[in-house]
Amino acid sequence: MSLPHAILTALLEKPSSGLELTRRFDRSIGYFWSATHQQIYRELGRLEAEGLIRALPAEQPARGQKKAYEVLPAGRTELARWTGAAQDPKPHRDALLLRLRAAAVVGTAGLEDDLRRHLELHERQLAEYREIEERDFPPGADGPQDRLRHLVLRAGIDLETFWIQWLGHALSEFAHLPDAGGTRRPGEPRA
Amino acid sequence: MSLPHAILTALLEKPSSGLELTRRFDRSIGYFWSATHQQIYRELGRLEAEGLIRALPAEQPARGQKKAYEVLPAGRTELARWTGAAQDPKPHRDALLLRLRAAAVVGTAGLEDDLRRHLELHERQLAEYREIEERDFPPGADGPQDRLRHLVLRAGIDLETFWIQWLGHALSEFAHLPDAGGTRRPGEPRA
DNA sequence: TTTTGCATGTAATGGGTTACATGATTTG
DNA sequence: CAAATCATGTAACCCATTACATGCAAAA
Repeated sequence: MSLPHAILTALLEKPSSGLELTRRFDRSIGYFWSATHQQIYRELGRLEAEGLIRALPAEQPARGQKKAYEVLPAGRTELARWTGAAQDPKPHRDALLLRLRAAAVVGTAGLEDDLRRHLELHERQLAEYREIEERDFPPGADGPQDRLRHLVLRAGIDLETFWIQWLGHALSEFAHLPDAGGTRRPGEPRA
Repeated sequence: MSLPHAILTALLEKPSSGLELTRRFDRSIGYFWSATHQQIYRELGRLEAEGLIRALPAEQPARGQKKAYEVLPAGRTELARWTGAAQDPKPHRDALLLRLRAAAVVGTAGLEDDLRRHLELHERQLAEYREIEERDFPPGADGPQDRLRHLVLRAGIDLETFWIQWLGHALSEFAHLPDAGGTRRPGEPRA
């Protein structure tokens, strides 16, 4: 139940319309909390109904017109409450690790190519993060807000670095693996 | 859509009943693909209906009686197909990073305690992984299956290590942070 | 024989995903 | 003006989560 709070954070950083929010989720917030435009519109409606945000008084709120929202005091209070409240980490879900475990039973056919593809994706993501770091966190800026935001970006950078290392390690293991050999059950024919 | 494949993998490793599967998910597979017993029972029903698994011919399949399942050839084929098929990584969702970003806007009150709590949880998890590593992967065993499974466990260990490092870094930043200072908006009173 | 724990489920709710719908604005 | 694009939505489906229900077995 964090999407509403992600939206509140984004709106506090800058009042926006639904599509602007969607863009910003694609660019920055979505790196650790993704959302589609449908989720965002639905959630904006709820947050407005609960009195946590309001539509900025604009020209004519017709369909197809931009409608920007801003956070009300009640919304800021709720976000502060949520931020400071104790929350248990959600259990992970990683399909790639699952597939590796499955490969130990049914064989590794096809997996290596996808590992390589994932490696490329993570390298691309890491490059993107590094660009953001250079652009948004030059050596000078180190106010408290900057430090917190930099910390978040650092987590992203280090996570991508971890995956790149791990995938490299995994691929080198694959290179030494007998041809799907260990995946036979004892007594099963060799192909 | 990986739960059915997680179950197929578990059943190939060892035919089991619903509750046995639930236990094994809690202990080992759940470390990277969690599932509740309700999910598992529902999925067992579907997999059986699709002809990928079957209930082992047991005594009387009455309610409250154990019912063990085994994987049929079609199930093994489907698991091998899925394991080798290209799949895009799902976008991450990390509430803790989201809260840090929110804290940059509404203040850090309460967050530090929860970071410490998370640090403890990750340290406990890491210790558990290390025990498993010592028990299940002694220096001798290095068949292909062992290597693949060890690789998966290594990912878990390194991920926990990463979070412990990052949380330590974050907490040291908090120590240097002015008292929720950077979280004021310009012009707002200092509290 | 009531209670506790084991084992398998059902039902309700809510979030996430995908596909589609509709009005407005820009561009060829 | 026709087509593409922008912007805001609706609807349906699936999965996950939570709470509850039922039957059986062993222990107190």
